[in-house]
Amino acid sequence: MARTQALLIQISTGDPRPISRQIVDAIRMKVATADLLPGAQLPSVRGLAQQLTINPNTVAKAYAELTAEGWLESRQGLGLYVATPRQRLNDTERDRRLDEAIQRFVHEVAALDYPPDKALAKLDRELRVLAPKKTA
Amino acid sequence: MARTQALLIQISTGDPRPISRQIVDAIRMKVATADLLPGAQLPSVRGLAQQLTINPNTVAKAYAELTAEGWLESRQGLGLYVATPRQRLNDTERDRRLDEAIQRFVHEVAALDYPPDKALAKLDRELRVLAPKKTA
DNA sequence: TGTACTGTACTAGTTCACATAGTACAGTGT
DNA sequence: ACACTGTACTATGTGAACTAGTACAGTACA
Repeated sequence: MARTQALLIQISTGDPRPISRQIVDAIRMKVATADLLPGAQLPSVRGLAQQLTINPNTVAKAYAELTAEGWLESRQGLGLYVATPRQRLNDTERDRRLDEAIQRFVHEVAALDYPPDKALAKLDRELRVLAPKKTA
Repeated sequence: MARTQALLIQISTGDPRPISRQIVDAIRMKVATADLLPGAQLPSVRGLAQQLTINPNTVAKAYAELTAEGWLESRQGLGLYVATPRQRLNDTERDRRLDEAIQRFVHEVAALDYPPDKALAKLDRELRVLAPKKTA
């Protein structure tokens, strides 16, 4: 009955991202790629904290962020579940955020002096992991 | 005789990036887009600091980073100049860094639930600013 | 009803990156 | 000699991120 699975999240201290950010990214990615389906239950705050040997507050913070973004929904006293897809941001805000991400990426390609066309081709390949969700 | 121009860098406190990072990005972008040509002299550490009303150490840090990356070169007692293009990183390191940037971007597209094909098209447009340098 | 789970909300303390402030020193051109 | 350049220190303040501990309300089950 949609029991909580191990979730297999990898936390790395070498990663420059804060731990809570790593959790947010990992879970959001699993939802976006349909690796976690709507209705699936997530590990409890304390359970995941113990599994990753980090502080429960850090997990709670990550979960709170994902809930605020609309990826998860909380049922008081029960747990957290993957929410059913819906519009999570208005279009102008979404476009603004994407523009920022694009600027960051362009900066990094410039910093590496990497051939833009090759960078684009490589990104195209990686971006396909998000496609299945759209075609389904 | 290649005198230091105003440089027109915008520093914003609203920008989440550290000030030194904003400077690095801005100057590197001007070099990558051939807005600043090899041999051009940059504003002095103290001069730019005064122009931006920030601490000279912050400018020095940004310049040091750009020098370490090979974008600028320092002539002791004279000033800093845009370096002539050359290989700045070995290929494996460069690929690794690009992969990281790509992962970040994919994460952000996923976070926004943005149509991957449209994101790619938009990025393609923005990436063209780096092209002129290659065709020249 | 009692117990053991859930999420959530605080406060407090530590660590670390970032920016500022001030000073000092060496190289260059007039 | 003087006025510029970059560079290298130390010290200080601030804020974000994380950890630690505690507390409280909702849910399920015996």
